[in-house]
Amino acid sequence: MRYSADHKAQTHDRIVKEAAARFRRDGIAATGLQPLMKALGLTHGGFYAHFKSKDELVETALQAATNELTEVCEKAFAKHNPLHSFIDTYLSPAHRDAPERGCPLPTMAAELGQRGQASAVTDRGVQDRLARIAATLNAADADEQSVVMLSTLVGALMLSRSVEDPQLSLRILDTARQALKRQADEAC
Amino acid sequence: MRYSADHKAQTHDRIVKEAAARFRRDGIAATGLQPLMKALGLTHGGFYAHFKSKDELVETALQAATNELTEVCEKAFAKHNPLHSFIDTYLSPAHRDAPERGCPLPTMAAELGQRGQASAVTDRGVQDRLARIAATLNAADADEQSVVMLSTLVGALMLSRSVEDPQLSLRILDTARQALKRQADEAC
DNA sequence: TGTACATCAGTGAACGCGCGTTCACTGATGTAC
DNA sequence: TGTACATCAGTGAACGCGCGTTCACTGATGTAC
Repeated sequence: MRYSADHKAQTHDRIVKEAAARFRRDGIAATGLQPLMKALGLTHGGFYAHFKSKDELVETALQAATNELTEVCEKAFAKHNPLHSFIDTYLSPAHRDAPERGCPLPTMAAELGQRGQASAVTDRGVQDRLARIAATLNAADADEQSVVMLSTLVGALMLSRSVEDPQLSLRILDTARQALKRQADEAC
Repeated sequence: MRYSADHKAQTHDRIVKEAAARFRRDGIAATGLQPLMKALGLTHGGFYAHFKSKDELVETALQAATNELTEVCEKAFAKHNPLHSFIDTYLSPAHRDAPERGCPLPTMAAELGQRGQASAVTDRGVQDRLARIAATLNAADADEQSVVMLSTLVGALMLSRSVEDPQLSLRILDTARQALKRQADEAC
């Protein structure tokens, strides 16, 4: 049945949003198109009216997740102390516990590499994040420091998600958060 | 056909080693038991003479990969400047380009979490690494510094593997390596 | 020492299952006259 | 305004495929007598 005007664009968007969440929460390989479409109240056959293949959806969803993160970043960077806000947000238990709405790097990057699907989207995302951090640093070695900071952010989030012991997990988040904020203060 | 003496133990070991490599290189979900056994010159049916399930193999292979890393660590820590050696090894292009023989954290951790298979093996591995780094630091906040260092190591390796641009990838490795070595010097 | 039997690592066909993808079809809407 | 037709997002059955797992079987070795 034909739907009016922008109905298709809306469905397209719903698929991308749901996929972006599932890919981050469950992984790309473990996310089936059939369950995904069903969750949206659609049948799986209709998927190919929107995307050529699952790979194309992966690319689009990764871009969407990256954009989501950029929005969250911009919100944090609009605050009184931009870098502190960003660090607090990124290394919060809330971010740790909601991978489906969080940074796509710790959840999708490994699998993208293994699929041989490393894309320009990742490069742009990393570059954007680095540039944003470097811009707030008032130091000669801002570019270097931003690389170290982003590495620590991504690594600490990964580690805190990987360990079972809740105390250790929290200790990783807290320690990294404090160290990064100290580093940010020294550089400003 | 029955095989002599420790034949079974040897086969068991070969399966674990091959799995540990494939899980890290291709991912857990993308590693089939059939191709894995075939690569060892065996048929897939025989797998269950060695393991109850794929999950059990995952657990065993993760432990093996963690042990491998511990060995590499110990070799580095036996050198003149232990921490520098470890940092150089961990953030080398060689490690970046050989995930199948490298640290299991950046390659397997996300998938383990998504499978709900987070295990005590990961916790012990992280704790071991933290303790080893902290022990070489001569500082009051050695425990805190080791958390930050390990986070940066894991994060930088992940990032360097995720980006397509070889220059950016190398820049991430180099920058993180230098910063960590500087941090190590200040703390000793 | 020679023979009969038990063991069990490994074989290979078969199982049900969910995957990504294809395809003939439906039917409400938009368009043409 | 009313009618005939084209469009195309979404339907649902079907496709081949590889997955993890099961299972009756094989046959060289170790053990018992």
